[in-house]
Amino acid sequence: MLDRKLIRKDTDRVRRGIESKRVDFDLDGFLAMDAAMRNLIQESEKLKAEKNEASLEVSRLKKEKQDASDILARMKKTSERIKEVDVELKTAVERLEAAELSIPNIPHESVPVGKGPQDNPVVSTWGDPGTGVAKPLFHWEIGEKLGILDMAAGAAVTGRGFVVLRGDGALLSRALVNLFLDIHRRQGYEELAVPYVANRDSMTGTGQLPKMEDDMYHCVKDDLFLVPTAEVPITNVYKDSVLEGEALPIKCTAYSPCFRREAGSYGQDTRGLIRVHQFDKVEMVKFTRPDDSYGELETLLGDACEVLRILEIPHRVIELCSGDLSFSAAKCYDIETWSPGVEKWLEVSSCSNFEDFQARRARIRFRREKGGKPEFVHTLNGSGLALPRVIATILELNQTPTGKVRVPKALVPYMGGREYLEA
RNA sequence: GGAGAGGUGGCCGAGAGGCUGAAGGCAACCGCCUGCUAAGCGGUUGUAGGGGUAAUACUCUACCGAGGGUUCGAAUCCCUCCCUCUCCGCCA
Repeated sequence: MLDRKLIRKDTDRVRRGIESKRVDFDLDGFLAMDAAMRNLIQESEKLKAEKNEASLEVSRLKKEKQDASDILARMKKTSERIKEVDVELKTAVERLEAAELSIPNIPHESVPVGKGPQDNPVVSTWGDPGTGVAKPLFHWEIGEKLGILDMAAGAAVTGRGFVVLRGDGALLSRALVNLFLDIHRRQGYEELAVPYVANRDSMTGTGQLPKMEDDMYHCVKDDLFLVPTAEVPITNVYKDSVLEGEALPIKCTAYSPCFRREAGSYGQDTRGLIRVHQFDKVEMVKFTRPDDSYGELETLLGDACEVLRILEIPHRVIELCSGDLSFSAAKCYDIETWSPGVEKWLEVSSCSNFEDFQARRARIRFRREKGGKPEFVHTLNGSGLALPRVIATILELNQTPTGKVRVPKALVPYMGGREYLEA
């Protein structure tokens, strides 16, 4: 959510932001609604001031045992009028608030303007994306051969887009989660274990709602949503709070399964582990002072990249251009790993600064000093990392000519000392 | 799921239709006082929104878990919902 005052005063900047994100939003209509609402506020408050004054007068007259029926009769009318105006006002506020939730965050000035993924500049690359295998297999072929990936079972249990990992596959997944969490703990993040369903307010707080409702799994009876990322529960841990300035930055990490309906995605890039409806991920979230958030974004990105360096996985960092930036983000880096089988760069992490966009929605504030005015914090989050694509990359990258898969060194202790996955 | 008890400012806690944004206490801050510390005395201290201003000042409105209702007037009465605690049931 943006500051309404900013929208009023700096309309052009907001307009440019919306356009550069290629979002369709009627800003002029919004401003008209806003002006109309403020007129109603003024009318309502004027009437209420009148009522309050009369109320005192009535109270005084009654104490002096005088007749107040004139005022009472007049105020009955005023009260009715207040009700009418307030009904109008309530509708106006509701419409405005609903519209407000659909205004995207403004890209940071450093964000390159562009239309889509093809305009995302590469920021850096690490390692040599190559493999010793002449004809690399796809990860789903490797996985099925090793008996660690069972796509058919996933489809049987639930349906397309759900997978079952077996044996060492399940172990690999568990090992990765543990390794990731251990790394982030060392990097200074507090580990949390969080709920995997979240209520509507939380989903709105982090910006998934209202826009992405169709992409969520929804428990209708309780109006709860399966979390699409641990970002939702972690960020909302501090919903409605005022933090001490000295406590910032607050850094948290948590594992969670992530549930995404991916409504409307089909065909390309959906085979194997590339795009599934349920996947595991370790997430990092930071709550920072506004002045520090861009520095913190860089270290967050570094923290995520470190995981890949530890896993010896070649990767590159790209910066999302304005047109590819998500609804809530002001700036975002994606980290991609090269998978020689599918011959694609796979997004395994997204590190974003939301500035005060989420904080405003979720009402997360801090005081610079004791007794100071509460200000909105900046929130950031990044995957560290999403599992399925990391698994896909490990399988494809570390496959050997003999059909085995080498386990990255750092992961070996987490795999019961196993150095290779084999059939 | 059933039965009870609750939810009031940074915290504790009163208030049970009318000068109550809310007594009292604690805490914090600012003075004064005391040789230092402690004590004591006086004062200040919520959030959000509107108007206003260069910014203050000033001013209005709302807020006693949330939303409705009754009333000229609601923290106080009525309804619905949420949350916390205790007991029972159910599941692990």
